[in-house]
Amino acid sequence: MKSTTLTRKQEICITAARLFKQKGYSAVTMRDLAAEVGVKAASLYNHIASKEEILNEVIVNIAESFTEGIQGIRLADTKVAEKLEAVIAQHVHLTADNPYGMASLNNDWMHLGEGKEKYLALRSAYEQHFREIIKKGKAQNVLKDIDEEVILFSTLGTLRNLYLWIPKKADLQRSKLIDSLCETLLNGVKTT
Amino acid sequence: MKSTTLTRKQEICITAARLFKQKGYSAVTMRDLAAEVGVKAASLYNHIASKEEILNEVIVNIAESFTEGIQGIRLADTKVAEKLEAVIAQHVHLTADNPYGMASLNNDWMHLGEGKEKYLALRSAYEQHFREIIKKGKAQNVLKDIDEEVILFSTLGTLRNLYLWIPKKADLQRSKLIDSLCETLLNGVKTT
DNA sequence: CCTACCGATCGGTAGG
DNA sequence: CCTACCGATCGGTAGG
Repeated sequence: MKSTTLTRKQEICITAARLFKQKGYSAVTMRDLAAEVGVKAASLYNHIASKEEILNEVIVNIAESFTEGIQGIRLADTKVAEKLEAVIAQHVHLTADNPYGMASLNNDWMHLGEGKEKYLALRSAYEQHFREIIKKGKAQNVLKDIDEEVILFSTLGTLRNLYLWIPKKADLQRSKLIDSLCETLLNGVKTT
Repeated sequence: MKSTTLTRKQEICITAARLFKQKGYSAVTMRDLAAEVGVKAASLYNHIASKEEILNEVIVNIAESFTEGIQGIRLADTKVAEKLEAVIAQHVHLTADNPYGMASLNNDWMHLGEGKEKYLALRSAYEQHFREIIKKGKAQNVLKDIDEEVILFSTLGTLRNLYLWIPKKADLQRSKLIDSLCETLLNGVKTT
């Protein structure tokens, strides 16, 4: 395993993720993908077993990163406010590192085959960790008494859409974006 | 035009929108759709010209509602804070009325043919109206001095994801949801 | 990595 | 509304 050279399989998966973001998994053909990689369609099958395997590679690794990350944040010996900021920062970093994969994660997971259950379990676990952080925040009076599901899905809604506009704001620095998002999501946009 | 009876074309488009949300436009075949409607695939073509026309019907009407709505909100003789609340309320109402169509609007617009330019124009106009409201809010010191694009896309991110969880919270009353979202998006989730 | 090819299925049409 | 059908293209395999 070299660190600076991509294997052919990795190259295929990265190229595929970019195409999946543009047109969605179902509309991307193996011939589209092959042309983009620079080989014939049949040659792809020397590196991957099926189209579905590519989707699995693209989605499951990211999903694992998210779930492992938030678990660490939840269990860490930090204040709730810091945990919330860490969750936001994690989303920015993972999304900026792989905006194409995030598109598949959000929109194409239903086309997973065997891997679908694993993905759904990871997503449930992620949401549950997030919910526990929110519950703790409400119990400590750090968070307002707003419906926990509204807080969860409102915040997640913003974070899950980052993949759509992070690529458009290439000039935006991560740390500045994280600060702005923390302020917006945690303290709101209105003056007090 | 009867108001209580759906035309066959409307029935086809509504059924299609539901399937598009489940699997995405590209993965839904005309035979899937026909089976759900209860006819043979060839019979669909007595009511619609093509698969693409169905997508156009599903997406463009909603996009027009959003853009016309926010234009009215922007031009109304109301305070900025009320305008922001009205934008949130509009999203809740339009999404609750048609959660399936919202999925296509968000995820399948790239498969529009002729209608794509119109859709993109409507979306740009929508975002521009929203931006102007935000600018006004910042000028009047109603909104904090946060990057305007962050406010825009953070708020829109949450609102554009409503279609995913409104159907799961059938018990949630619209007015209560609107109140919670206004509080969360405008004033934040943290106690002060 | 390629050429050649396969069965299945796609969106859509002809004709009644 | 149906049966019958079409050319194109799909994901994938055989064999070198």
